[in-house]
Amino acid sequence: MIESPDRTPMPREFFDRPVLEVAPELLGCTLTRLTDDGPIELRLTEVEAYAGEVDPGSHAYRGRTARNDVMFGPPGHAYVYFTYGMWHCLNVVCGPEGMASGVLLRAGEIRVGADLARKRRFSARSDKELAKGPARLATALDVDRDLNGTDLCAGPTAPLSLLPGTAPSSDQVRSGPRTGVGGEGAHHPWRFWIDGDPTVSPYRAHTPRRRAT
DNA sequence: CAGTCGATTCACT
DNA sequence: GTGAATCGACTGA
Repeated sequence: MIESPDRTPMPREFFDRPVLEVAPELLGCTLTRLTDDGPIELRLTEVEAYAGEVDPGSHAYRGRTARNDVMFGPPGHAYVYFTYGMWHCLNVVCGPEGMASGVLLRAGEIRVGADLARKRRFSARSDKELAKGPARLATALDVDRDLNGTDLCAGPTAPLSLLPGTAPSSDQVRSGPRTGVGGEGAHHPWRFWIDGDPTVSPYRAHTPRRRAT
């Protein structure tokens, strides 16, 4: 018999902790997506923590709204938002419930279903770019707002799940400022990535958009 | 109700 | 390195 990898999702208690503890421990974990065409899986290489209503960089900073409602709910669920008129980004809600904290899944290495991911990410120059960036990750895995609120701990039949993976050694885990976050929350080193991994997205400072004419 | 801008990506210079 | 794409959520009047 060939030994099969662990298909049991992360327990909900894993997410029901302060987001700054959870975020770095998500590196190396497996994100699985069951599409109509087949499974797609990736190993997480880059994440960012958003610390709820007290975090100026968080969507939850100005309180509960229709969009961020899921963030205020139980941990272990997917918060998917739509941005720049064309992209989706995927987060995992963390604890404690009501604090509205979450982890943005920014990048990963596609391990299963690269052929499916390539179809969705046809402009990618190499497989390393399939999920290099939060909107690319969501596109590669066919994640949109239909999956907002999905329980990531529900089990193998769920459309989207988080599973244990191969954690990087602690000296490979790096942290730094969050990409594209400006204002008061800009300096916190709440972005975490696996050092040297080619699928990690480049850092960019926040750039205010030029005013419309 | 109109104005502003975004937890981004891509094409092009 | 710079700017366009593109739309819906949020803000403030």
